[in-house]
Amino acid sequence: MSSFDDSEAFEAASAVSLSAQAMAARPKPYLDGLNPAQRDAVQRLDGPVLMLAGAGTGKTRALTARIAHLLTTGAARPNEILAVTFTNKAAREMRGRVAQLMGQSIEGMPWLGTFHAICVKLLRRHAELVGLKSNFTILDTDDQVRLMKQLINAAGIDEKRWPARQLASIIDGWKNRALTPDKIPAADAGAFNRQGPALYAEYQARLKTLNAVDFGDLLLHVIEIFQKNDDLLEQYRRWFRYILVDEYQDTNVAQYLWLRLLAQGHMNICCVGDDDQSIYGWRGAEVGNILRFEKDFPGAHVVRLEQNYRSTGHILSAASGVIAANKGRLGKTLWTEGEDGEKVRLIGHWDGEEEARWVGEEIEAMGHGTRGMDPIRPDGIAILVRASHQMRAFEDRFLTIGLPYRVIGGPRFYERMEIRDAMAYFRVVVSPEDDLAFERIVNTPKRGLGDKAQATIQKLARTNGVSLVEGARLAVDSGALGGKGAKELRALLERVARWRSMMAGAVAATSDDLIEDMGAGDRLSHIELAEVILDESGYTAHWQNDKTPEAPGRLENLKELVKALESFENLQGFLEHVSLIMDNEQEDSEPKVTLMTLHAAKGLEFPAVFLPGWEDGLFPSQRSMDETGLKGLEEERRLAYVGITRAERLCTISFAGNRRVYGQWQSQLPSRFIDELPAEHVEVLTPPGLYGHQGGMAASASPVSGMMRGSDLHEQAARADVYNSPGWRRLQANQGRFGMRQPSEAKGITIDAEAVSVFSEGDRVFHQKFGYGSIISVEGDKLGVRFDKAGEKHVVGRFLVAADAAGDVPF
DNA sequence: TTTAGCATGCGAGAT
DNA sequence: GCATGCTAAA
Repeated sequence: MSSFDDSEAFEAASAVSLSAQAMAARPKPYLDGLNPAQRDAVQRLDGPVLMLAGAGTGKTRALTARIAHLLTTGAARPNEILAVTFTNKAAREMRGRVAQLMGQSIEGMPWLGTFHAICVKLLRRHAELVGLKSNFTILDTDDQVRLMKQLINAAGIDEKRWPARQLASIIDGWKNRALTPDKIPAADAGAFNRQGPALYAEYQARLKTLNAVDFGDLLLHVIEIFQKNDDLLEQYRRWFRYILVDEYQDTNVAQYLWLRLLAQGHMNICCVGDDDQSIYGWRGAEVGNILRFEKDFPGAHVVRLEQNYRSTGHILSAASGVIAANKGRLGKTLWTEGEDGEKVRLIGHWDGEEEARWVGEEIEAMGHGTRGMDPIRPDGIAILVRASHQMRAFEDRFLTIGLPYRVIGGPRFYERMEIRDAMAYFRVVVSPEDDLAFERIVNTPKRGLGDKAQATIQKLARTNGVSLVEGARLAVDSGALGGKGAKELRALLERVARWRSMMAGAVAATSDDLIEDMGAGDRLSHIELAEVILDESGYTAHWQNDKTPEAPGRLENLKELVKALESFENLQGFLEHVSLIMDNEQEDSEPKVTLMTLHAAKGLEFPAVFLPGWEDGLFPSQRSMDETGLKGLEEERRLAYVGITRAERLCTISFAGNRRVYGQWQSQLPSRFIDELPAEHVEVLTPPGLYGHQGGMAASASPVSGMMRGSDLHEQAARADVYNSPGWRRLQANQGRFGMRQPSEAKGITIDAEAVSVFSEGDRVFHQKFGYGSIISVEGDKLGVRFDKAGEKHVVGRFLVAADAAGDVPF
């Protein structure tokens, strides 16, 4: 059934056909300047190779040189190399750099792309083997959730208690683990009110009738095709002579299985990654995949890239010191030929605002060149936070002082409401059967077609077995809908039909005869058509009439969207592209400070990096530790490692003694990771004005002194009966607000965090939100509390404060 | 059908 | 502190 031969991908690249000897003799400029480890990783072509590439060790360089080597020596033609990345950005960069190395643009390399893009290509080709048509649509998260909402309601489940989002994430989790509905383990049977597995099965059935797939399916369907069609799999195995995988530490089970299926046989698979930078466990990534590589691929050759070209010695040593606390690493020692540079700087602040103010001042000072260093411009500086809400304090401050900044991450272009709405219009025009898109636009802008009218349409469509658009037509024609709604709906349907007829190309593809009937002059370019759709639908007007402050920006985005159409031939092509792609980075002239999350920073580098908010509970994140315990803590630690290693010359870590958390003031204690920073690579800064009035004791005033005298303090804290006194945490908390300068407290909390159960059954407690209550159960850090007013709740211990029997409260 | 007003919940986010 | 999502009123 395979369509190997008519495939563009398989034909494209036989361009050059020199003999192998001739190829081997060609010069290899891509080897120039590579260190021995890199050369090894580049030249060892056959058999499994694990390239363990530490931060800043020239991983991409080695990877692209390896591709160049495969091509230059004639080991493989461009279309015989399977090179997978996680992001489109990474794929683009790799493509560009290979082209650069080869001194020509790479014709072919059709199999360089993201897991998902490659799977789409494979699945379009073999869709019928899993009961799909090759023009299946790809649902994004939003569509997914909407579909699940319907299923949940249909099953009579209270959607309030069991939100569709949660089901979506459960099902995603299963798909990440390559679990089809029939393979859900007993341990997961209780998920989602015991209905998870059944709903999953229904969801899959529904997708099939919709001729749709979600992201997870892209992988799973291809795996299924491979597993059930030996000969086909065999053909692909032979075709993909060499496999390269970037960021292997981020692969999930499904991706691992997919790779293993393809690599079996020749085993020419080269995986590149860094176990110390595995920070996507919550997204299904399995560090285990990289840790197990040598077992999975016997005879694997492991190359360690350890020479770092990015950071100074102090920065590398500090990062190494932190990551060394993790267990079960493959182990690497980063080193540099460069200088030691500045030590990592550590500073504590009174609160988050103070921290932001100080960072702002530092950035301004860096612009002029401080500490005998060259000036660093704003675009050489990044602030990396654990959680995006931390950004607000910095944004506020930067706006106040007029410091230009940009935020990376946040709602992406194609996820914005207006863009999604506009694209739903396009989708309805392009594919009349796209019910999800129709649902989205039928009453946007408002047309007086609310829930009731939509239910009528749904019902008509379902009973007649037609799409929603058809159902709507029936509703209008049969008079099932009346009044204003019906009139508007009729007008909408007429417009959709007209837009469709104006669409160039698509008509020809479906039915040649119709072309005669239609004046070619009616057909517009897809760009003009898009404009017409947005105008005539009333969507543009909708935002023009909107008085909210976001409206102008949304109109801008719509213009941007139309502009983006220029690089595509038609709407279909554009929609296809968008369903797989997200980023829309627009570069501008002014140098700006970058504000982003630690996760978003992986792979990037900056001369100067600020790492604020190193406080226990925030970083490492309490939630992460509650959910996955040590595993979670280790992932947080890797995040710390990623953060520090982003810095080239200057790395500044900070924490605040007090922070507003969900609108409430909380005292914070320095992150345990601060204790793990090796003292000899750290310089402790004294915040201006904070300790001025406290004579003497400069050392104990320093926020970091705890880390140098850890054991003393440990004993001291233990003697102070930390573990048993229910009031101790409260005391710490209160003193923290006013006296975070005392190191014993800073250290105290670290110990305290291990002694999770400060409370025991029967204790009286106070919670900022729920008020007074008594502990009724203790389970690790999670406490069951019967609140006097708020009823029984499960809360995390740190949000509780001991109240003595009299009910006297500390605030 | 639309809207205003209160309850609820909160981490990172590619494809 | 803020965004989201539902109930109650217009």
